[in-house]
Order: sequence, then structure tokens, then C-alpha cells
Amino acid sequence: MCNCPGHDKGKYYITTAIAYGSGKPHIGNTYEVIMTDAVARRKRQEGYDVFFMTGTDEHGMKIENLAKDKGVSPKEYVDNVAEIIKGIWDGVGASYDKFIRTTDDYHEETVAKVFKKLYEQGDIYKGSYEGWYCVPCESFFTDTQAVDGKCPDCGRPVEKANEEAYFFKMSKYQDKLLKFIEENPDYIEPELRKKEMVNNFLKAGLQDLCVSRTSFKWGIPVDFDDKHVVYVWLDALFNYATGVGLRIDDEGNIVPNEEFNKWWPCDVHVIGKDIMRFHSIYWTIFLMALGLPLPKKIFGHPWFNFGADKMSKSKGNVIYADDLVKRFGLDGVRHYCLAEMPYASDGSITYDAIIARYNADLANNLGNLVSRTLAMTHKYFGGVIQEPNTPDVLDDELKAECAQAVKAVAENMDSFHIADASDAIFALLRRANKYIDETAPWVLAKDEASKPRLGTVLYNLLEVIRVGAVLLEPFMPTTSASILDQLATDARSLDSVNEFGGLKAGVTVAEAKPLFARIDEAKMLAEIEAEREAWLKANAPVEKPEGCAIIGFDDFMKVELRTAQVIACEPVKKAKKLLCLQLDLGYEKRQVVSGIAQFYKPEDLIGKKLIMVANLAPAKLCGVESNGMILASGEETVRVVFLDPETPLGERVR
RNA sequence: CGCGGAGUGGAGCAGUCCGGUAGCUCGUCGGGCUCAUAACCCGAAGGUCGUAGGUUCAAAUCCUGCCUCCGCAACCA
Repeated sequence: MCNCPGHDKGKYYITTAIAYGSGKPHIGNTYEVIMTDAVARRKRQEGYDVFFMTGTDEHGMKIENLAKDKGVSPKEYVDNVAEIIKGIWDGVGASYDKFIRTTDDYHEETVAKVFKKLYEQGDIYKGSYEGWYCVPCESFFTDTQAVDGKCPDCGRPVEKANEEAYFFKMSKYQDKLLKFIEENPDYIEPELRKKEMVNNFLKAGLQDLCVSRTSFKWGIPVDFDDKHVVYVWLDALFNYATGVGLRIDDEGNIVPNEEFNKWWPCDVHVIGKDIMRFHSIYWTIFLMALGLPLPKKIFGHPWFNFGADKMSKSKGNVIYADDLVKRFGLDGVRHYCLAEMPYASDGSITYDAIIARYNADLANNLGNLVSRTLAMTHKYFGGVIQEPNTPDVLDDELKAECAQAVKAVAENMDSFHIADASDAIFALLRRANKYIDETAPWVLAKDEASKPRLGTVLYNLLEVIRVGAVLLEPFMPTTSASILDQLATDARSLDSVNEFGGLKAGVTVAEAKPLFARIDEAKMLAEIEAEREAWLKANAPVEKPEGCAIIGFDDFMKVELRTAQVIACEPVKKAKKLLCLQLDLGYEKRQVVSGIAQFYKPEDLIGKKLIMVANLAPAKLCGVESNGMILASGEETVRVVFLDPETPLGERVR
């Protein structure tokens, strides 16, 4: 509860998405926690009773397989990863009130009962799941996973099969959801994400959602049909409710619960834009089906891109939050993330940019301001804060700027414009640096008669720093506390910032200690590059690609490869990656669609000879018929295998 | 014609709804100051505001066409 009586504004329940417990999260995931933490801290400052929850999603086939590879049980595996994730969250100063894990017993029990209740009330029905099945692996795959009709795990051919599964009737709630979203324009933010959801999914019509699987065991069993486990979203999303006390009894009734009544509905789910759909559509509909109140807001934040150099493990330039914290400190990392990420569009993160911002904002602007102000207070007044009893018109502008910053931070934090809120604080600090030049305290110090004015100037500076430090708490909690400690003040509440003059005269401030040492950019970049190269060397023999199972000659000969010539080629309308090729096999012509539009222009291909798979089952891509495929290599950059121009057409390739 | 967003000095962005001297941060160059972390303050250079038309006394801003980039969807047989 808020410790300033009379200022309790009620509860505020905020969540991040839960992180998938398969491995270490990179800086993109960590951003979400930092941003959510900043909002949570701000709300606490404002006097809300805040509950901030984060956690891990720990079920699923991927984890089951990873655990198997490591020779541990899935539970042991996720126990380990949950600790790693918690460690990273703690390392960036996340002030969560609860870390939920989907393997927590109350969560598993409740989800099982929710499933049963939804089944009994007719929202979940038993059906079958059409997919590709790999017999040796006993695994199901979707169309996109089973590329070229091969198992993505073992490379053997898959066959079309039906898996029994339970489905949730999304379509039943579609109109109700659309109406709700239209009547609550703030429900999904930013606006453009709402448009994506409404235009791409809701207006197009919802498909029923598969909510159970039989192809793996690591999940919450369906209690009336134990072949099945609850599949991902119905399990994971309910963490938001079970974590604050949602319980269901054996009759399927919601158990009255003080905790749940207090916190539910959630005030905001902060999530990545990539899982907007699951929250704004599926989660919302699940809650509708249970007759529970809906969250007040779902905010889909953007992601960080990693400069020009795409981040990948093989390049040794993956950026993890804990590495960044080692280099820049937790507040250095928090500040970069919060100040740099735009409201709706993706941000970018590079070492150059982090160093530049660290030096400009933290060392030069903030750190140096605090340092020079404290130094002067000591030099001229033995560290004692003076009465501000000699005002000047110069002071008015500074004070106005101060009030303006307080207001701007409030407004921007309220609307989740985090970077703008941060900017407002740094603008104030810049103004304070300017004020030092305007008032030239070192000149005032030369004349005993202007001592009172000097004392006033320093008071104003210290007070602006105090205000800045209070406003900074949600962004850089450690630095904020450190500054306020140096000022030796207890005036740390958000309320104390509404009135200029929270510092008491007569108090002695601490000696200045550097908050942020300037970074030697060239030196640090060289270090980083050296480490990267060392990493690459240590991991030099790039992991051998996973081979496929040995096949016999007969199996190989099942693939009918033939030489062909491109006689016409044009892009497929409505598709970004597809080219439609007319191929001449000599004995017949074929139309083939291929995903190479990013790498070849139609005119580059016309007349070229290549190899095609002639006996591949026909398929439709973006509405265009494709009868076969052409051979090409590469993942990120695809290269077609071209033939000698002399090669005759229609020959078997083997 | 799938839906949506964006193109503004070297970089990143604001300004566009409600037309009227093009602004901020970083970077570059010059100057000032000396309390301070080679920092801080001031000044300058640098922009045909993607492009072609249109409306208007006046267009970054309004209208139309086109180009490019990005997100979502689709999609890599």
C-alpha cells in the first residue's frame, strides 16, 4: 500500500508476457520487462497500489525435446532456465511483485479446470487437426513446418494425417469481440496494432483454435481425456488470471477470492507486437467465455533491431542484457532502452548508439551537472544548502521549465510514450546546465556581497536536480536513489515535486561521487570487436549442419529431377517472395511457383536452364498453381542451381 | 489494386489534424567559460521537407498520380 495517506489511487495490475522457458532471452525480450517496470514504478510513485507480474511459459514440445537432448527432465530443464531468466530480470532492476511459472501447481490445476468448464459449456469441442505426420518421430507439423514435404527434424518424408484435438469455437465470439474493440478504442494500443488485428483477423473471420495436442506429453493434461495436453495459449495466457488468484471448483464455478477480486481485471498487459493477436483476440475471447471482466488495455510494444549487422549466434554478436549491464550498468541499459525505443515503430540498438547516448545523456548532461553543482556547494558553502532568499528573473524560467518537465513526464508516462517522458527529464537537466552559465556562480563567488545570490543559485540547481532525480526513479532507480542520497534529502515522493522548494536549507550535501564515467568509445568498440573475434575463434568450426537420415538409392530415385529451361517468368501478384516460372521440359511445359523474387528478377531467369522436381504434387501458392519446384540452395540468400547452356531439356538428373 | 505506417540538413526524430519565418538530440567546425567527468554554454555550416502535378496571396502541412522503405497478413513446394 502507498505510504502517503490520502494519496492512494486504488490498484494497478500490470503484466509482461511470460517468457518462453526454452533458453536465455536476448535484449529484445528484456526491453519488455524494462518498459513494464518503468510504468509499474511510475504508478507506485503516483500512489497506486501496484501489482507487477512477470514469469515463464514452461510447457510444450520444444522444451520437452531440449530437455531430452540434455538428458534431464523437462521440469529440471525449466527450473534452470527460469532461474536464468529471473537473474536477467533482476539484473535490469525489474521490481516485479510476482514471478509466475506455468508449472506452478495452482496454475496447472486451474487451467485444467478452465479447460473442462469450457468443454462442458460447449465452447471447446473435439475435432481433428489436419497436418503432416512423421512416423519415426511421432510428430505433427503444420504445412509451413513441413517444407518440401519433409520432416523438419529428421528430413524424412511426412504424410498427411489427422490428429485428434480439441478446438475452441472462436467464431462464436467474433462479433462480440469486434463490437467490444470498436466501443473501447483504447483497448488495443498503439492504434496501428488495433487496425492490424481488426483488418487482418477479425474482419476476415476467425478460425477455431486448436487447444490440445497428443503429440507430446509436457503440458497440462486434459483431465477428462488424458491422451491430450492443453496446447500453448489456453495454458500460457491464463497465467494473468491464475497469478492473482483465479480458481475454479469441481463444479466449474469461479471460487470467490479476495485476491482475485482485488486485482482483476488487469489494467494493462504489456506485450510484444508479435503476440498481439493471441492477446487481443484469443485471451479476450477466453475471458468472455468465462464471463470474466476484460483487461483495460493491451499494449503491443515494438522490437529492437540490431543496427545494420543482423544479430545472430553464428556471427557472435548476440546482445544479451546481462552483458550490456556488465558494460553500461543497469541504469545505462535501462536508459538506452527507454529513451531510444519509439512508441510504435521498431527501435534500433547498436554499441555505437549505446555509447553515444551514455556519454551524452548520462555522463555529460546528468552526471556532470550533479558533479559540478555539488562541487560548488562544497567549495562555496562547505556543502551546506543555503536559503533561496535572493531571487532573480533568471530563476523564473528555470522553475517554469521544471514545472513543465513534471507535467510532460506525467502525460507521456500515462500514454506509454516512455521515450518522450525520458526526454522531458533530460531537457530539464540541459536547462539546468545552461542556468549555470547564465548565472556564472564562479563570478558571484568573487564578491562577498553576492554570496546570498550565489546561495540562491546553488539552491535552485540542487532543487532542480532533486526534481529530476525523483522523476528519474522509474527509469533509473539506482541512479535516482544515489542522487537523492547525495542531496541528503527525504523529499523523494512524486508529490514533493509539484512544488519547487523541497530541499531544506541548512542540510549538508554529500561529496560528489561520479555517477557515470565517460566511456572511451574507440577503446570500448575495439574491446567488443576483440571479444567477438575471440568468440568466433573459440567457436570456429561452425556447427556441422544436422544431416538427414541415410536413404537408399531407391528412395533417391523416387524424386524425378529433370532439366528444364525458363521460357517465361513473372512476379506473382499479391506475393512478395514469389515468381511464377514457365518451364520447358522439351516434352511438356510446366508452371512452377518459386520463392525467389527477392533474389532474382524475372529477366535474369528467362532462357536459363535449371533442374526441376518434376513429380512433386501440385500446390497452390497465393492462388497460383505450381506443378513442381526448382532446385536452389541457401537459406538467407537463395541461389538457383543453373545448368550448362548446352544441356538438353527433359533429361533425368541423378 | 489485401490492411496499415513512413519518406524533413551526415545519423535519429518533431512539426502535417487546425496551411503563413523548418525545430530538437547526436555528429562536424568556430568561439566562450573555468564550477565540473577534455565537461558545460554560445555561434556557424549543412535541408529544392521522396517525386510530378493541382488548390491557394501563401504548401513540409490540403488534393491527385507516381517512386521508395517499413510493419501486419499472405507466402518460400
